[in-house]
Amino acid sequence: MEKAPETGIEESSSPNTSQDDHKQWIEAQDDLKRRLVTEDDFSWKLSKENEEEEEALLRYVGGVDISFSKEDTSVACGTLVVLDIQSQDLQVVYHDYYLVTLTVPYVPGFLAFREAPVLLELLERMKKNASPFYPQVLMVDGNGILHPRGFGLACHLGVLADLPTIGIGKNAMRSTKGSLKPIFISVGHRLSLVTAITIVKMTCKYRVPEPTRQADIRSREYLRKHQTGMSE
DNA sequence: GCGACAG
DNA sequence: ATCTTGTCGC
Repeated sequence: MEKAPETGIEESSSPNTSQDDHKQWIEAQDDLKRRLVTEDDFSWKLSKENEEEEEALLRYVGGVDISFSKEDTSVACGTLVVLDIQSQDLQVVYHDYYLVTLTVPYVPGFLAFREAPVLLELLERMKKNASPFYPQVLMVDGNGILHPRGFGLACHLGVLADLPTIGIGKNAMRSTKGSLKPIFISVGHRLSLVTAITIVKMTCKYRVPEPTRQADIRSREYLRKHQTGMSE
């Protein structure tokens, strides 16, 4: 260990924990990034080219989000929803919740280390139960390659779950120059930007695409109903 | 020194 | 992410 700069505090036995964490996190991101695929890599189609191959159409699009308790900000509710985009009203055919107490803090640029474990658990749980609605592509509330090191939450989750993912950002640096509140779509894993944008457009009834919008709405509703106070 | 900084 | 009411409009 080297000297601790002018922090005004002497630590000899247990050095800069957060600094070291950041270093390990950066290594982990760079490591996972080697497995990142940013071009189309899936078997389904976005539209039927002929009348025969209808089974190959994209049908199940998932969305994930996490909401936090207003009273205890470490208590979070992760939510996974799946919509059937072949139904005429984007029906929600699956949803699941995971209430947890997070210990990892939110650090800009490292959102995945805080949220990915929760979202991965929801995906693994669904796969374990052999649900027929397991998503063919997943929209994530957070950025993909639109990230300081080109590896945001959507990429992180996509690589670990080996699933095509799309990053849906609602805020980005320099949001003062754009016109009307835009959303920021970026490649997560196993698909191209063109494909990502096409899928997002197919699921947009409002500003935010339905998969992540429904996940957001339902996770907040879950926290509201299951009051996360000490009175419950 | 000051401002920025996904959720 | 969350703290926060009403309000104008389709």
